Amino acid sequence: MVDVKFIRDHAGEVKEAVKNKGINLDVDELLRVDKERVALMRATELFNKSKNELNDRISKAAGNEERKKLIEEGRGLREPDLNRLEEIKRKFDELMVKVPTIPSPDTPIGKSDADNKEIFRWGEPKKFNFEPKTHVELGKYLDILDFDKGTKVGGFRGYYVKNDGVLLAMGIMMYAVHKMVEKGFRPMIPPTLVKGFALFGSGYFKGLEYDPEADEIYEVATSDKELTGETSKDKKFLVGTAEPSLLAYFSDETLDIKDLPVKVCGYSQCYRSEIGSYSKDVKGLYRVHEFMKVEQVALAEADVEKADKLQNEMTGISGEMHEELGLPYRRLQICTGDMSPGKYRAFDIEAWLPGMKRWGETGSASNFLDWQARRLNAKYIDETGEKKYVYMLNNTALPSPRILIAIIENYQTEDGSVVVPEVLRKYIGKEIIKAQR
RNA sequence: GGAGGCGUGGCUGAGCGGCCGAAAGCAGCGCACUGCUAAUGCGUUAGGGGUCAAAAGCUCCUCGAAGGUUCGAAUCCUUCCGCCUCCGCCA
Repeated sequence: MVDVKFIRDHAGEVKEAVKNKGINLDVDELLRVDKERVALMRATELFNKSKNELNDRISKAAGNEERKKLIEEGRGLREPDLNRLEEIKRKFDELMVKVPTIPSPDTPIGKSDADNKEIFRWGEPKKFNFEPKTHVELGKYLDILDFDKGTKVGGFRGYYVKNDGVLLAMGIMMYAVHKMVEKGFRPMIPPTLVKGFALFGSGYFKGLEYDPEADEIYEVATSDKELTGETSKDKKFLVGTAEPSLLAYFSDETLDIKDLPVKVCGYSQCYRSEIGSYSKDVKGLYRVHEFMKVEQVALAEADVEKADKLQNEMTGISGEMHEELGLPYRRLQICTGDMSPGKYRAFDIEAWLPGMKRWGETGSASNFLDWQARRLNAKYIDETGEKKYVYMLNNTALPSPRILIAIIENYQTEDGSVVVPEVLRKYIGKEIIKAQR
């Protein structure tokens, strides 16, 4: 959410951002609706005022006679058209949720992910003196991944991780949690089944409400009554990342500037409906409906420079982990067209996947400024006692399946075994994963 | 699953149709005073929005949430959400 006042005063900049981010929004219409909204609100306030004054006179009326007369007068009062106000407020909200954060000055202008800019590279795609296999082939050979059974039981994009694969996957998670703690992030295991406000607040609903056709989120019925619509109980959803759960933890809170930045990391299962990606990456572990991930999140004071620094620190941690795991990677700065509306500045990290012969996204770092905090009502008090919205940042620490791919494919040997990266050995208890038999 | 209770300002807690955005206590802040980290007295302190260049002022909304009754709702009614206690059931 962006401050209306800012939109009124900076319509030009907002329009520019709308254009560059490719958002379908008519800013002028928003401004018109805003005007009508304010006018209607004031009319209602005026009515309420006179009603309040009348009620006040009734309570102070001298005698029954006069009281009766005044009550009659009260009966005659006609409410202004509240339906129109509700309607216009709704319209206003619908337009407001689309208003983007103005992207940072260093964000490349572009239309799609093709316009993202590589800004850093560590290591080079590994050369093999044999034809490297994909994780799908290796997973099957080593009996650590089973997609056939996964699909049988879990449906499309289902998978089983088995045997040493489990130790490897959980080792990756433990390694990431340990790393984050070492970097001063408080670990959490947040809920993955959450109410809508957490997802709306972090920007995971494209509109005002959950839209199963557009939002990459699973809605869950938690009781029969909800299935039949007999209750108005809050809908529940499965999160696609720990980010919304971690951020919503701070919703309606007012922090002290002394406690900023707040740094937390969350381990969670992640669920993605992958709506709109039906035909993409249909094989293997690359794009799946559920996986484990460690996510980093930070709440910072409303200072762009400090937030930029914090974001760099967070992306640095991801980089450090890729390096310690020995995974060649590159960092991309995300362009305006590939950036979601709320983001101010975003980077992806991509690891080289030798079997798939491609770079694969293994992390995404975003700075939303106060866009999420406004939706979640998360504030802090600064030194002068003024209340401000916090800035919110998030970044992947490590996602299990894609890092699993990267490790399996990068560390494969000619005989199909997988060497365990040094830093993970203590979790797996062995140096090499070999075929059993 | 059954029975009962409760949700009020930073916290505790009173209020149960108009005098209540709300007693009192605690905590916070300010001032005064006492020769010593503290005590006492007085004052002050909820949030959000509109108007305004801004402040003051004026004003609207908010007592878990949404509806309803009424000239008028923290207070009455309905539904929902959450918490607590007891019983049952399952670990």
